[in-house]
Amino acid sequence: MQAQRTISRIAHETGVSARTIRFYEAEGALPAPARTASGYRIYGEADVRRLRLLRNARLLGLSLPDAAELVRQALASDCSAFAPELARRIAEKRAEVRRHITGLRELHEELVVLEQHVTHAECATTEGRRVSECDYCAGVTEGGD
Amino acid sequence: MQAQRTISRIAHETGVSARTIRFYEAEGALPAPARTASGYRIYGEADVRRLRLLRNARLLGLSLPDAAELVRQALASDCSAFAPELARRIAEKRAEVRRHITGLRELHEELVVLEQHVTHAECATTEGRRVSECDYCAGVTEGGD
DNA sequence: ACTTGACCTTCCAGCGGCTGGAAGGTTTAC
DNA sequence: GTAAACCTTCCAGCCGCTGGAAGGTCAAGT
Repeated sequence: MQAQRTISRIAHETGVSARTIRFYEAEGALPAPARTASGYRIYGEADVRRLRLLRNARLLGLSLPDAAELVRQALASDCSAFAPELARRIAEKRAEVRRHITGLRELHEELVVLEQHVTHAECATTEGRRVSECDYCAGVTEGGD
Repeated sequence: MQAQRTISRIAHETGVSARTIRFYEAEGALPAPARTASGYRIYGEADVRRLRLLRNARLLGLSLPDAAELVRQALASDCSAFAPELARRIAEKRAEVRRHITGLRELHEELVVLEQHVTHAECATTEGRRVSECDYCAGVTEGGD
């Protein structure tokens, strides 16, 4: 376990760009790390873990301040005390993700149909007509409410 | 067919806020509509159709300029001439949507497991330990690469 | 010892896509 | 005739980065 890592190394390890890590620090979402004599940021295992937590919270769709707060709580609370709040958030997020998936599935279906239409026969029947006048094209674009 | 509609009416019909419609117009993504003597914007059927197309292109994830360009092409080209480019975009978008869905499914799975963990028994085995020290919690947060 | 090139630092600016608020004119309903 | 609900413009700010400039540092090669 070699704890000493520069910003680009932790960036590579966590998949968060160095630039974004500095931004997170400036925003107070990450604590200021240790520095070398010459001012380079140096990170340890704990920082990696924290940054990964933060990144995942962001991927869950939390705003940066919310994500930072969650991480703070997560790292400060004991596991069981933290559970109810965390469970609530997870359940919420899960429902949201499910809705999102449903929406995307519908979109995907629409795209499949639209693609077939466009690449194959049906469009020929409307040859020479503008898309704005093609019932099919128009119909598809109106279904999105 | 009553073609005269104010901005809030077309907003309601298309699900795009009046504010956003004005923004689209200012950005050149929508043409300037007719005005009443007193300066109120008035919209017709064609504007509704165009705005719906634009909104859907945005929902597909295209940037506003790209979406506007697509709509412009769609309304200017005849259906068959437009097909190849459109088909390409649709296929691309479809692949992207599929990837997105897959990612969300994985996330959902992770959330289900995490939720069970947090709300039920296992966490008790780590009672009193910080989340940062709980192998399970930590493990889950590391899986997201 | 010197250079090269890849890193690191800070700072300020801008992006996309809205959204919010102020300050005022118009229309409609009672 | 007045109140509420519209409409107009304008400028400002939001979030989460991202880009670029200008300069310091470090490790390797010659």
